[in-house]
Amino acid sequence: MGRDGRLPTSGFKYERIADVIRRDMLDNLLPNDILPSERELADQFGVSRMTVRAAIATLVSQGRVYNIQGSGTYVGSKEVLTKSGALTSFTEDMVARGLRPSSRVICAQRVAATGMIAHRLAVEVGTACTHVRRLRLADEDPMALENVYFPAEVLPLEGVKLAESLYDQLAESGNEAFRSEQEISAIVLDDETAELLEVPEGAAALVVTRVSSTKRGRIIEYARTYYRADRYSFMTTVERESGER
Amino acid sequence: MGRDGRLPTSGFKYERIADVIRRDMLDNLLPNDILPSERELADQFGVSRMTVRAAIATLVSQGRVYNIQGSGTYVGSKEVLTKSGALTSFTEDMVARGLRPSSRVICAQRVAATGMIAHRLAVEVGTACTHVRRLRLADEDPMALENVYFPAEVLPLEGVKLAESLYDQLAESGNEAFRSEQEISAIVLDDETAELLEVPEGAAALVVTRVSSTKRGRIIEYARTYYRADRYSFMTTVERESGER
DNA sequence: AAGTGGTCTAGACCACACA
DNA sequence: GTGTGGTCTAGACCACTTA
Repeated sequence: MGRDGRLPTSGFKYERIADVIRRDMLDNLLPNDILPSERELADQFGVSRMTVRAAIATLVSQGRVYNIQGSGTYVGSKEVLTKSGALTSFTEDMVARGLRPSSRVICAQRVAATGMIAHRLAVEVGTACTHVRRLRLADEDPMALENVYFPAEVLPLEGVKLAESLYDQLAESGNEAFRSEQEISAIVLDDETAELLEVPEGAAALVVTRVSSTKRGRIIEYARTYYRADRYSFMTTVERESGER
Repeated sequence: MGRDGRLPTSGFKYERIADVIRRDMLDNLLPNDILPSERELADQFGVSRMTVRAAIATLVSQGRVYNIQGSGTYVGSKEVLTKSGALTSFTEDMVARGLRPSSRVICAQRVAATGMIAHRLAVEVGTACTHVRRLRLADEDPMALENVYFPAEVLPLEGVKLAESLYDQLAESGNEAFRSEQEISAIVLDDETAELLEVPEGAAALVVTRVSSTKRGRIIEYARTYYRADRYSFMTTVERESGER
């Protein structure tokens, strides 16, 4: 009867089943090949159909398979597996590209929130905030100029280790970033910023304005970052609204 | 007992329940307020708990509520509801902003796929493709210069209504766009493009390179579009990988 | 007509939060 | 300890695709 259906020894059943399907089936099939039906899989693994459906749901959300009602479950195309829009930090980004990230702190101070910053952080004007301005480098090359603001209540200036990941430090203080809203635009760099980024005057840059919040919806960060357009671009994956099929 | 739990008369139960929760509960609660427990809701609506969970799952995916295991389901923050990363067309975008979109066709021709285009469309070099170059306008102002390529097999040049939505025409031919991978970068516009977009020479633009595919993973479009940076920006929402909490 | 995924039920046990 | 969301079961019916 082919696959024996033995499962790894940790996690929930549906996770282990998703792992087995990924390792033992998807690797041996081509895109658009059909998978066994949910009822067959339930039999093979000795679980209920709802559990198989939970396993398949995780694979669908990863773009590894897709469903067609009344027809079956099929292997997704390989191209899709280019990491969709997961929240990543500059540090993670660079490591993933095989570069060594670092920071050069330009200034770090306690400030009172002005109109724009207070608005974005959803705090009262005048609220104490921490402001950090850093040049982000990859293998010693400047890649981005970052301006980060967060409420001092979330992380006071005195508590910040400036050279290390701010996200990690926010998480340690119980404010783990869960979701970011980003606005991406483009500008021509002013001379001062161009010099910091070591690009010619008049060069283009990506401007990313980001507001990050915890799972509970608490806003923990407002950042405006200028990325060298010659070295950096953003990948995003968008999908059709849940709609019909 | 307050809410009576009457349901609208169409769609699946869990959709109707999600609608009722959205209209009758979320509108009357503040962010981080707690919702009734799943078991209570199941009683109120006279359905099983799994059905309530399906309803809540849709609200979670829309960012309207969030769960904390062992604690409860809570109202999400309002800020999040700024439309996450749903696939939208230029036309939809402009309509959503209250602008009247239009197109000016610059050229439309049948071409043989060269290396780059063949690679992005995942077809053989030399495959017949349709190439459309259009200036996209909003209320008569140029907003973007669009270069779209797709296999002639998907939509031949003769079949294209150039002034109308290409997405709609692709959908009509059975190739509905389901997912797009986009790369967003920035450049300084060359003089010719700047003139078309009616911006000064040396102005910055967003460059969006997009590959769209159907649910089945068939690539139906490769597009490279230059957006005026002074009029256009991209909003994206990113979330932490599914992980623990 | 047969088979598929989509929805739904009425239970159950678990891990976790919180008082 | 009580209540919560998370998982899981063993069925059922429906809407849809496919032949």
